[in-house]
Amino acid sequence: MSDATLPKGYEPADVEARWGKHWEDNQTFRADPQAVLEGGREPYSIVIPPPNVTGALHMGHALNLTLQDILCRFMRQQGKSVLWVPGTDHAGIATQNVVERQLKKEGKKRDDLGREKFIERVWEWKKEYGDRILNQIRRMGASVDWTAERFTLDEGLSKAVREVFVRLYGEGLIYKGNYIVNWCNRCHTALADDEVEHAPRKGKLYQIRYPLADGSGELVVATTRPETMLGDVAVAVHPEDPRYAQAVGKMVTLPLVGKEIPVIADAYVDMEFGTGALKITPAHDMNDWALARTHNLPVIAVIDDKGLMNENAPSAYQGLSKSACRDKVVEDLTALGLLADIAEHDHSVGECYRCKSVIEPHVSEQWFVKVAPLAKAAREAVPGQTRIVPAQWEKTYFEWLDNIRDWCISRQIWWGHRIPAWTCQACGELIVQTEDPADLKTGCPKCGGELAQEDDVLDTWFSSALWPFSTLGWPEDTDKLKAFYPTSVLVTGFDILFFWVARMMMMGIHFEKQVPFRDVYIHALVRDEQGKKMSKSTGNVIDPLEMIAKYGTDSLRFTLTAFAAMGRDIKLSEKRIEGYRHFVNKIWNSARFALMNMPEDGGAPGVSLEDACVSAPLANRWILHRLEELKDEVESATLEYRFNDIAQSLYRFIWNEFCDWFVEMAKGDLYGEDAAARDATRRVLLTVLSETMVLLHPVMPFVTQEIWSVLPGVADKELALQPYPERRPQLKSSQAARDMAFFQGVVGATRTIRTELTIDPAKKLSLIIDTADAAPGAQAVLTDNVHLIRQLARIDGADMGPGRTGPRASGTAVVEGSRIFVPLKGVVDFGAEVARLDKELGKLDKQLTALRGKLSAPGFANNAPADIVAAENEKLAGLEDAKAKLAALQERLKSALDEEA
RNA sequence: GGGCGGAUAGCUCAGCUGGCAGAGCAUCGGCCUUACAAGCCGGAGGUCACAGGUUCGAGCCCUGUUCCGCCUACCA
Repeated sequence: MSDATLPKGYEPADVEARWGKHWEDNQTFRADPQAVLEGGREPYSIVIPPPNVTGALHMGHALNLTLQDILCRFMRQQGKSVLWVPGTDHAGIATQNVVERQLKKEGKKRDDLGREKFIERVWEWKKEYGDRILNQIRRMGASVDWTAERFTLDEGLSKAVREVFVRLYGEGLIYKGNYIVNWCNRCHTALADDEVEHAPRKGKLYQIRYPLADGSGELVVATTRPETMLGDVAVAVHPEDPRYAQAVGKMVTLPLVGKEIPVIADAYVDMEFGTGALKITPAHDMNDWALARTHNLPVIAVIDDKGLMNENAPSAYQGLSKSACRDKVVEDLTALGLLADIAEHDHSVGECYRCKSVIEPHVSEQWFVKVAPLAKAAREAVPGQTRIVPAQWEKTYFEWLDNIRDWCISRQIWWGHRIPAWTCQACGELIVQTEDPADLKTGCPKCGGELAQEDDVLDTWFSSALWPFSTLGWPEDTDKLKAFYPTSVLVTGFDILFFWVARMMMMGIHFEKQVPFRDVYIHALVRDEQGKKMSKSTGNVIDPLEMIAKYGTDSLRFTLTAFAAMGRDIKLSEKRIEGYRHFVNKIWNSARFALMNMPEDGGAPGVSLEDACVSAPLANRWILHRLEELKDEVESATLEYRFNDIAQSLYRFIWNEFCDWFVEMAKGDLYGEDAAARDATRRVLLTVLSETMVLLHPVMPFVTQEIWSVLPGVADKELALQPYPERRPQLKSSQAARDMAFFQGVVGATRTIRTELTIDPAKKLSLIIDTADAAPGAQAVLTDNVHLIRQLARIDGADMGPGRTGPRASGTAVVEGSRIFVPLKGVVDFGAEVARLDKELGKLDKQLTALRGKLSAPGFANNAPADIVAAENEKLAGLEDAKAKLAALQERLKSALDEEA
């Protein structure tokens, strides 16, 4: 048995380090597929949303991990076989950027190293820094199975990626083509639609004159990007626009370029906007691209993939950057008198979600996934096979899937899964296969010629989309996959509902014929105190690691849990975390108290709970009753993802009930001479504390484990593997609840009188209670617990029974029909009591007025359910009784005052 | 433009299927009462955004309005 005392203050750093290591060394959370496949145990599995290897733990991760951990630890208690898969994602663009920056410091570029050397270099970086975020996950206390850890670029997952690519290609769901895509000049790669973020920017709207070639006038077009005019191929107007009806079909002369381009009509054009004439630049605008296709217009790119004007621009502009070219174009147009207007114009501009530079639509050869068929299945699976919680997100999910466009999956970078496609240098044959031809030592199957692999790699999200089954060993049919797929729930923020969740749904359904998860729980975003998104540039980031260092992991976890109400963002401030550290301290000290009051020999109390419950005192009956209710509350709240309710129920129970009332009431028995009573109360104290530790453990794993490990009579020190506390329905007692409420009312009323009349706390008062009108059993509650009333209300003498009356000069109150008297003569100037009673009477009046109004309202008695009517009438009677008694007591007091005067 | 969410105590937020408006923090008053001053006891503080409607009864359901967030979209 370990030393059954605890240090005075809780030291989170030491405790967390110790138990964290213990869990990992002992592989406490290692999942066992055989327990499911052969043992018949129910599986429960979660795959972690893999953070970027380049990432550092932020509050969003902290919340995400906390909620998943609560679920996993709770499900273990429920007897499930739990697998929580940790891992990271290779974050193609982000990681490549990091290493490129590193190279830059050495004065090198990636091209200086070449593809192979560069990738080696990234792996080196990954080896050195890639574990950072994983170690931070450890500090959160996450009960993941570290033996199951995966990385999107590791061998198994790479195999899965190739398998998926090849199969989709074979099914015609992946194709290659020349299309306009979102292009980031800085990252030098294509991006998917949803990797482009739109941000409002202040810009200008330029109006440019395009003279009609026949000299019959001009069209004025409006544009925010004048430099693109060099690539214009047409001007479009609305077919029903009378202003331009005669111009349709004519040619205009493109200024600065000098060539003639047609005026076309298309209903896409908004007559209201600008001049109603739209210049068409198919190579540099998504919409223009679409128009050009319907009208069979040529595509002329004038900007290259680095953002510089290319050889298709007039020589005067070639080689200029976009912005330099814009300046020159504006200057030249002005000189020619062709610039009709410049106006301020706010519009939204696409930015790269990784580097925030402006996205340039760019025509290039790319690979795409044809998503429509996949999206259809993903849509139909909700809510039948996969439930989105809270359900309000279903709409967002549907909306996106309904409007989805083909997914550009090729990226012009090096770090990632290289596309498994080879082109024959001799005959141009395209080969897509899982095996590397080089490994197979084969050439072109058609002509035997030399094969060259695609340079591009796949979008990181392509591999992330496979995460729920690739991490379980797919495409092999592993035991893990059999036991744990589909996963039980995916816990994530709504910000990657599209990027990731929808795509996992598509891939999971397509390749495993089953949805990847039963539930998707969408949690809040963590924001700062003002409700702003935390970001490094704003400087409003609260660093979870710093908070852990200062307040401990449990405080942080509890705070996040307490604020994780469904469907609402969390506004977090350091003060809240600090506040909940007080709660951790409270728990710690209540455990210290309990341990100080256990048998001296370090063993458990010598009485069973069953025996302790025989003729148990009020405090014991009541707290055991409440403990049973708590088990129900915590269980249902967890099963329904009501995380804030878990926190609230536990907080209230531990602090306001267990500590404030039970412990105080137990002291009498614990310190008393009656050995039987002492042992019984010790047993109850230990039972409640230890079961509470189990209930609290999923939220606060460290402090509960530390306390658990020193509790007397605990055979298994591994709290994480304890079953959920057994139910003892026979201990539920509404009578105990009622008795306790009465007891608390009496103590509370007495305390209020004392404090309100500013009576010295050290001054002992006497107490007289008239129980003539009390509920059955109330007298016994008082008689049996008079010693506790003395102690808690700081009372000296007590006289309680039907018909008792105190002196007129008493502080008075009415509790559930019983009259309370606190004699004040010689204690305090009791004039203040008259005023206090006025206030109390006022409160009663207010309630009475409202209640009488309700009861007398026409139709209430007839229409309301009988039990409600009865309850309301009973309430009215109680209030009327209290008011009458209190008013009479006040009169007595006044007469006493008059006599004195 | 479309969609979603929010408005409840000074602050941050709970309030499940309609039935006495709650908590934490802050605040005020009093306490070093032998687990805890990171604590204990007590008090004060609300026209539940606004206007209608349904109902015996609305913070909750319905309609409209205002003000805030957020997501999404191809008005150049």
